[in-house]
Formats: sequence, structure tokens, C-alpha cells
Amino acid sequence: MPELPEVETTRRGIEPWLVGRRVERLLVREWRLRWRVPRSLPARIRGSTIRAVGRRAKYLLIATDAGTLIWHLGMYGSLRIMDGDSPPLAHDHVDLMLDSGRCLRFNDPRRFGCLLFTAGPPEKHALLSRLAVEPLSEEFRADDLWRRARGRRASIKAFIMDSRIVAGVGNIYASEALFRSGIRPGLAAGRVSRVRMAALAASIRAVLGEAIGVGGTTLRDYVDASGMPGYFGQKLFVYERAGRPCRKCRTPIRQFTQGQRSTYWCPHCQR
DNA sequence: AGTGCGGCCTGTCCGC
DNA sequence: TGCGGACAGGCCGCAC
Repeated sequence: MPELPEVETTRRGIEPWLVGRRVERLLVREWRLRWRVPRSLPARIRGSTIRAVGRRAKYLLIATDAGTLIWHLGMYGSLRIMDGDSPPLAHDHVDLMLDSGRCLRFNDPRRFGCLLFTAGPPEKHALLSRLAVEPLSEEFRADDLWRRARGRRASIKAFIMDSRIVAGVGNIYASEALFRSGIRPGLAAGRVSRVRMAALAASIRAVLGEAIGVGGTTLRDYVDASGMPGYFGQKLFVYERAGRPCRKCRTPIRQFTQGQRSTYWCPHCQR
């Protein structure tokens, strides 16, 4: 499932195929994604030249002369570079056809992804304007995290998964970062000490950075732009390992539901 | 303001 | 073997 490292891996994979290319056509087979693809989008984007492929949190931003495509992969979505004439398979909802004869193909079985457009600066778009800092940027600072956690009674896991606090930390990497920093996921955010918050911030950076380095995590069917899986799954300490021995201390990993999401943790390593 | 939950969607898994 | 129902899961938007 695409989290920040998977989205970044996709971005890096598609960028060289897109920048400088002209959009021949946007072919939308299924308009009903999480939000309807704007009806006017194919006409607006046609003929424009792609200038950059960026990312903000888990949103891919394809900047063209006409404006910016805001593309989210949802849970099971993928973007792949294909030959323009390769036949579509099930759930291939959108093709961005290029003047090179290739296309960027969006597949999303759950339709939790979205494809939107803005003519203005993307950071002003409603979906992006309230996002917190990027965890891999210089602006991501442990002391800011700690300060904003004052008085918070929500769990530390919910806290770091809040996109207004940290952008782009999802379920897998939240569990992994908490394991690495030895913090129990159910602990109230306001009760995490300044020192431990620093360890958590460092772990968030580390886990995301390492995952990007190996092409992301492949759970079930994630593939990158060329159809390759990621290899971070082999480095997960707790995620989807309920009942199996902790890789550090052999204590069985526990699972519980937190805010409608599965949380995994080691009761011995995390306090 | 902070918190928690409903809903979108469908492949997979489980029990009958 | 077939079928229905529960479940997962990012994340917006709403209710409290």
C-alpha cells in the first residue's frame, strides 16, 4: 500500500519519462474515484508540456504549463509507465498519454485514490494547504513536535499520523517508528518526554529514508513505476507480525485496534 | 481546538 | 463448492 516511501519511489520512477513531454491526451475510463475526476480536465491538460513531477505528503504533483495534476494513489493505487497501445486491464482507470508514445497508467482497485487539478499554486489547494511539514525536510524538528503535543490526550500514534502534525506518515511507518524509538503506541502524545520525542522524530526520518532507499514496502500488490516490488517488507519489525516473535527480544508482537486501524507493537521493547 | 468516527470501495478471508 | 458478511485501510469532513 502506497505510503510516503512508495509514493516517492513512484515519483522517482515516472519523473524521467514525463518531464519535457507533451500531453497528447488524458484518457479517463472511470471518473468516480474518491472524488470525481473533473470533467473539464482532459480538455484543460491536452497539449500542455510537463515541467516537473513533485510530491507533497502522499500526493504526486505533475506540473504542466496548464496547471498541476494532484494525484493520490489511495491504498492500492499504482502509476506505471506503459506503451501507449498496451491494452487496459481491470481497474486501469486513467491513462496520461504522452507524445513519446508511452503513457502513465493509473490502476486503483479500491478507487480510494484521486485525480484533481489546480491552475494555481498547488500548496494553496484545499487538500494541501493544511498539511504539516515534510518529515524528511529540514523544517521537521523534534522540539516542534514536542511543543505541539503539550496537553494532547490522543495517542502518540494518532498524533504522528495526523497530517497537520507530520505529513505523510501512515500506518506501517508509524508502527515501525514507534518500535524503533521504544514508545508504546497507546501512550498519550502529551506524555512523551522531550528526549523520547527527539528519538521518535529521528526514527520517523530513518524509517522513511531507509524505505525509500530500497524502493518502499510491498504488502500484497504494491509495485513501482516499472512494476517492481519494494523490499522494505523484509525490514519491518512489527507491522503485520502479530503473534510472531519480536526481532529484538523474541516477545510475541501484539496487535490492537486504534482509531479503526491496526497497531502492532512489542510490549517488552516499547514502554 | 482537539478528538473520534462515518463513509468511500472492493479483494480477500472466514464460516456456514 | 458457493455464498454472504466482516474486514481492511487513507484520510476528508463532520459532530461533539
